[in-house]
Amino acid sequence: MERTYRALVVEDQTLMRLALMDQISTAFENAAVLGAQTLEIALYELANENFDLVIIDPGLPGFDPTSQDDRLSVVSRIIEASPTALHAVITGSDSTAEADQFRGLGAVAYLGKTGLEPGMLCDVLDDISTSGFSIRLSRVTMTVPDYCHSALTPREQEIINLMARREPGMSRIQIYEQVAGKLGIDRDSAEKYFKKARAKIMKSDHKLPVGI
Amino acid sequence: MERTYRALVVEDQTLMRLALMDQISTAFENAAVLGAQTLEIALYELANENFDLVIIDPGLPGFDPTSQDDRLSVVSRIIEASPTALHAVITGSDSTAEADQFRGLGAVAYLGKTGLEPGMLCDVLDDISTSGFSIRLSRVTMTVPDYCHSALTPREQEIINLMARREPGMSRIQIYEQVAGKLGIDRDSAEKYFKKARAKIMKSDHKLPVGI
DNA sequence: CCAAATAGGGACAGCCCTATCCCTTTTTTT
DNA sequence: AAAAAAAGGGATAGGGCTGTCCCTATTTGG
Repeated sequence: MERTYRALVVEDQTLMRLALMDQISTAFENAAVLGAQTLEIALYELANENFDLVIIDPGLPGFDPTSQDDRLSVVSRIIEASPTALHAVITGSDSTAEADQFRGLGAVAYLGKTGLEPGMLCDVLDDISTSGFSIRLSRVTMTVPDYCHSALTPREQEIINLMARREPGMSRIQIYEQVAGKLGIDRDSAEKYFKKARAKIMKSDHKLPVGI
Repeated sequence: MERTYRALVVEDQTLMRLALMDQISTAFENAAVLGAQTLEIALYELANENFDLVIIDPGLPGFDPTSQDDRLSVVSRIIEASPTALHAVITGSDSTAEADQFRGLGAVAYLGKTGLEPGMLCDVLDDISTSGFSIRLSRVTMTVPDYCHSALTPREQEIINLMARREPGMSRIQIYEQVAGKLGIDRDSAEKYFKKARAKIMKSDHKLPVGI
């Protein structure tokens, strides 16, 4: 068993905080992740434990979201309270200027919430260990809507969404091959999951999502 | 099989959009949920399908987040494109004044992202059918940090977090009883899951979260 | 027309999560 | 000291998800 990887997510929006915590806990074999909604709770935890990674949204309750001083103060207080950790700033309203400011405080990543997708954590950590800093400004990448249906298993969801985003002009078999490669399963299995998912949707809904 | 409940989530932050979609798809027996990152994608979907529920974050890419006209315009265009749907506005920076403005446009809910927790959707829909409007302004409720560990199953996670938030002064047995009631399982099972979870954490981490 | 691709299934084993019931030992409380 | 509470575990049945292999029609493309 590897050493426990310790992380703290400081973010006031509960759904986002839980999503980030889930990202971290699934990215590591053995991770313990704490979530703090306020600076007070964060500082309390930082005083009692050493963390490997701290993710910070500077727009916390009790601070003026339009005041750059407030944002900088939140991050700098957290960094001072955990000098050995890696610090990633995540924000809804990002700018290169602000990225530089936080980098000056010692942060190793600056991430815009828009376009920050599941699985991005590994890429960010790669950036950090390679170049010492990771910056991901908000950008719009979506061309096809996300789809999600109660009747589908996670695997089926995944394959439906991969299929919907396929590049046009490929045969189904080629796509199955490609999707199977991404997921580490057989082409047959990918084909099977896709057909099963489509059948479920047709049965309950009689209307398929775009791209299927 | 009940009729398929159709919902659309218009939100540019991917993790938040997926979290909201997941909330909806698990709240209904049979739901098909689409996610749109931009107004263009949203309007395209609204033109091709009728939705029961549309959730809108007015701070979309391509609009000025500080311009109240832009925010109102996003919501009003979506409402006009789906006159039969219920419309809920969700925002990171909420105010009662803005809530009134969106209500004037026809929205039936105004939700602040801070403090918007998993499972809140049912309460919001209850508010709407009871009083015609649901407003949930941002507020800080957290007293104990969230906790999440790779080694725990979802059930174990849930029970660990419920236990950490217990009211002081109750015996363990009473708390097991209460938690079991919330989850609809036996007291013995709740006790078992809790002990299993704690043992896993101790084995991998040798450090228990606050409140356990 | 023939071959490939596609649609739409069935069967099966393995695994993990769930939920319940059971047991022993130690600690705390009365 | 006796009773209650708590820690720590074993065994088991059921169910769903996963992944693989296999099957038959039907459609499409060369």
